[in-house]
Amino acid sequence: MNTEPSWDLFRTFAIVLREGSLSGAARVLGMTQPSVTRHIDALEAAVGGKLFVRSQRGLSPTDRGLALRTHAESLVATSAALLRAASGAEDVSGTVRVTASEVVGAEHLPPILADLRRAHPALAIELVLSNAVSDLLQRQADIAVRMVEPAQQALVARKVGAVTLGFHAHRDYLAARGVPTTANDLLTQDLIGVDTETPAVRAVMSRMPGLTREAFALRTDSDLAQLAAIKAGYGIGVCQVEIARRDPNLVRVTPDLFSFDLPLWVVMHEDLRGVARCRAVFDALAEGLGRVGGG
Amino acid sequence: MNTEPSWDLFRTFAIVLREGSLSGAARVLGMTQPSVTRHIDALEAAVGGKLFVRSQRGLSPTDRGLALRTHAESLVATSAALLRAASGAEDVSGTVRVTASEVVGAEHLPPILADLRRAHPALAIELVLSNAVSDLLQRQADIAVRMVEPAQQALVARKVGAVTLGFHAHRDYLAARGVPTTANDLLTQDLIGVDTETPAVRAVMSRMPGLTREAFALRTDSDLAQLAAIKAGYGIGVCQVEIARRDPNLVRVTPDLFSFDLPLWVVMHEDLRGVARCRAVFDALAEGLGRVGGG
DNA sequence: CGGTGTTCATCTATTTACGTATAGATGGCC
DNA sequence: GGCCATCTATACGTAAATAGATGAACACCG
Repeated sequence: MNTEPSWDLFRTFAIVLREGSLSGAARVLGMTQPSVTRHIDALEAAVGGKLFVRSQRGLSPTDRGLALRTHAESLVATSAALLRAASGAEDVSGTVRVTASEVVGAEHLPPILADLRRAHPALAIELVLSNAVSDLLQRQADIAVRMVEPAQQALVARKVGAVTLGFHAHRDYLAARGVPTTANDLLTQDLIGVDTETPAVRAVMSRMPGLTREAFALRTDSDLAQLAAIKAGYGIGVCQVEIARRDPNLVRVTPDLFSFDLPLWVVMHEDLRGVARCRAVFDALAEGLGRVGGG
Repeated sequence: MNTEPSWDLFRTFAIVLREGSLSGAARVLGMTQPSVTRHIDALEAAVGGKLFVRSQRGLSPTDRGLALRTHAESLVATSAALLRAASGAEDVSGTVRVTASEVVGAEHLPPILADLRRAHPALAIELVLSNAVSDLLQRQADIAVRMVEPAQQALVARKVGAVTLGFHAHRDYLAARGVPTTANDLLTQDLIGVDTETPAVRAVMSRMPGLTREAFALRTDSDLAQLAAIKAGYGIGVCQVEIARRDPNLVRVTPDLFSFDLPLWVVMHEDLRGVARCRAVFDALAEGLGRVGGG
């Protein structure tokens, strides 16, 4: 009861929770199913209560087991980050996890990362695209590209410019439907917008009177899908002017009515400043995104 | 190289880093020194580089070893939090870690926690007093009492009132030196203030013209030491009016010149809402601090 | 200058944990 | 309804990690 259980039990627990079965976890972990069973039994004995209900087609967590999920996932992320940080600190090789929004990751980062890869062939990049501002302190990533100023200490942050959001449409769509010039014009068009209203989205939408969720002819939370819909001539939607400028078929509409600037920040752990490969990725992102945002 | 090392190696590494010797770590971990040696050797082999330089009076970390410190500490904190969360979720027993500022922890919390302990004899409290806003997401504590509104999601937060800061002094001091009434009066008095200027402190000090670091006759970053100095009649310093009111010898001076309100927040992990003992501590803190702050 | 208490490194016996093999049980499918 | 796939539970031999004991190097101190 008093002696702390092996930390390997935590890892096994985390994987069992994710896989939903002892056998599946064993495959992932490179162990055998009896060993996984022993680990779970030992952990349950250590905490003094059942963590799973066993059935013949897998395990499902009890409430108590479910309560430990985020802890276990945090351990997985942190240990992975530790191993990343530990490998080859002096030369630019190994793996760096970068997180960014979907649009930035799909539109801005690829050429930057391609150059980086060419300069450092031993460098591997893991790119996590998510609009959720995943917390660097939870070690889910080494470097983040964000659209908001980071609040936490212990982070190295550099503002590398800004991107501008504006309404855009395909020239073919505009040729068929006419070019809107007023706010009322916009409301008669096929608008592409968001599905769920986050506080940030609501702040932007409040600038355009009459613009409600019902006004959208296509609602999706995927920014990439919105961009694709704009390029396909579905209607008028919001995207970065820097991206639209690259496609000669895209035209910005009502630039005077709607224009929204978002800052671009590159953020990294303070601890990783001494790790050459992280420093290299950080600098490359700052330099490359600085060109994009004209900062 | 390819297979992930045992997580126990991380734990051993963290303790060796903290203790500074293989033998010391072995004592803490309840293992033998050869086992600790083997763990460190295995971890160094896994990451492909030395983490410590050995000497006959202990181990000192290399740069690479130091770079992993925060990761290792995070793992220690998280695994401890996992074990805490795992033990006895249904009844109010076990351990809850609470973090608060020094003054709040020393002046406001003790009676609240004493009542709590009386109500739940099987409940143990770990109290971490620190002015550093330790991040709940890093699992260094289960519940935090803060003076700023928490920004993160995934947290249960309740504003339970506010405390007011004001200048105070001992009546004996004022009898000898006179009672200041103007800002200029204050500058001729023996003032008790901070040593290092944080942004928050600077914001407060900018409200009082002429009040610079040099004006302080006693400079300390310990709020408790400041309070003790005020009570000892050293001079005039800032403390919470709610605390000063309890001591009949303390008198508030120039209340019209300087008065600063700080909100009181009780913050907890979302995950811990289902854990009875955390819920009990949260509610007790919210109720008890609500009486203090009159919120 | 020599005793004492550290430290880490090395060797060996033992305990512990693991993998292999197998049985029992359930759900899907022809 | 019988067959196959998948899952968990159990028993047993083996491999690996651990504890214990010992030696050598260094610092502290009288």
